[in-house]
Amino acid sequence: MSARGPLNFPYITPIPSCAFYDSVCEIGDYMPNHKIDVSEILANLPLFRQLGQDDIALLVQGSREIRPQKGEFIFQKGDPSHGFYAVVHGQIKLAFPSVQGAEKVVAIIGPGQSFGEAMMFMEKSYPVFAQALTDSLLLHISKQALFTAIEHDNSFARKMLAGLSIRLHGLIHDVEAYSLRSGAQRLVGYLLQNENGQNGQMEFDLPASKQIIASRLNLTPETFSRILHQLTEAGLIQVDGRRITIPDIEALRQYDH
Amino acid sequence: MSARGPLNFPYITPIPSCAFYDSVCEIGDYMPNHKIDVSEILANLPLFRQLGQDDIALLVQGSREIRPQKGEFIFQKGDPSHGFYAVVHGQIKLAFPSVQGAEKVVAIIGPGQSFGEAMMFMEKSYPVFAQALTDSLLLHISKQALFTAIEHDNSFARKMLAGLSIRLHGLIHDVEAYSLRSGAQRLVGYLLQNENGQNGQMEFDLPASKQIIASRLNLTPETFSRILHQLTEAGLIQVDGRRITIPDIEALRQYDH
DNA sequence: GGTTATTCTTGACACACATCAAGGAGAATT
DNA sequence: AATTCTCCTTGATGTGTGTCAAGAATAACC
Repeated sequence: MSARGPLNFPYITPIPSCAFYDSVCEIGDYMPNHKIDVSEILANLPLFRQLGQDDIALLVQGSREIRPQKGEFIFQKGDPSHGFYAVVHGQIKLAFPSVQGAEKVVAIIGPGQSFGEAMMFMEKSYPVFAQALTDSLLLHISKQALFTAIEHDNSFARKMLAGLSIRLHGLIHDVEAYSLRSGAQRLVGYLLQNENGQNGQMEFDLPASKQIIASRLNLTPETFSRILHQLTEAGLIQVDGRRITIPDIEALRQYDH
Repeated sequence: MSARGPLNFPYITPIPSCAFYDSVCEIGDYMPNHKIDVSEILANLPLFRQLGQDDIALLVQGSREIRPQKGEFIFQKGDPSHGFYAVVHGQIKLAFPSVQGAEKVVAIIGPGQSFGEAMMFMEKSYPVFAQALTDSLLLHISKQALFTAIEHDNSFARKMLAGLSIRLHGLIHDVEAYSLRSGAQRLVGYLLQNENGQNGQMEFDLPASKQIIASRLNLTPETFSRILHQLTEAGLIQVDGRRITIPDIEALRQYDH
């Protein structure tokens, strides 16, 4: 799903910087109505990478572009599913609505990732809503197109099974984290998820605003801020806006409180 | 997955009373070494109900019986996956290990349900352990047998996709419950999940010990007991051992605290 | 460049739930 | 029937994290 090492919290692209999608992004920005190469984009999605040309063509036929602006809703909780979505560029959050504006972010979807597949195989409606965190470009692939693709290529079904399994695994990890880990432990786990294998130190930007990350980790912005402060005081991290510096990865990993 | 109405917390069979499996259960009890009809059992699993005779035969070849005693472990967290398990009779719990005997129950699997499918499609090892809550009879179906069945019948792949989607949905529901519902609300939601559509009152037994249910709902046994007491005092439920009586379903549903 | 929104931080306080500890209630065993 | 488990309940107390409220910092906008 990602070349960035083990993702403890899947669905998050901490550093959305895939060269391919960045270039597409510019095309989208400068020529909003330019006919982008949908088939090339689809063929490069992790989910479709092993598909043949003809299957891709089928999917292209069943797909349409969606260009939500920042804050725009893709679908609401309870909406019926007619297909699934792939993020070409931008960022989408999936979340539960809650009382008075409060909400619980389940996932942050970045370029090259997709969402909404699982609901196609059920009669149920979306359990979450999807909202653009930034101006974005999505592809919507219709249920029908995908189902015919599955029938044509049964190795593709296995690919989809693998994809859903990874999500399931990620959700199980979340349940574990929420159940038997403290807020600080969840945050540390989240920070270390970006680990590139590089020893010693690392440095990166948070992929979204701190309140969004906080919600993703099941924390209030206040608690999130305080934990960040504690870790900074302990010398385990440095924070500059969204930029996080970890001087000693191993030391942070040892942190258990 | 179940004919018992909408399952908010899937993986749980509150009243394991399927006539077919009960009869098998007796066979198992009286003739522990009797050659049970594996193909009939497999063919009646929700997951395999639409499979042809030949595909069932393939699965039977790749399956073996497992008879864990109460407390016995089926697999440990970290074990590699070689297939998946179907519960013929008995009860299996999936849980995360935790410090000093404490553990977090993720699911309680009853007759006719299966577990461990998702891990077959990934390279990862089990994120939870599986332990028998009672003496049980399981079928283990090998990865290879299942994969050939998928290749033979591509409608079967869709069936599996649907199965995994339901699990995913269930986990999302759990995440929602843990994130933005109080303990009492989770418990009420759990009790109402057994709702048979019957109006007014209902009555049923908890499917496992209270401490297991408590863990499933992310509560300590103490808190679980206290909430049960509160609900009883409020006249919303009656408790007699594992037997729960709900005099007014609608009243309980209204409960929000 | 200054003004207005957002976003983030920090403090004081409240509360849900966990923890620790001890006592009951059954069921199983002797 | 008595004993030993295991499971459950109840009380006293602690604490992690949320809530409310008010600044500070940053970004967005005119």
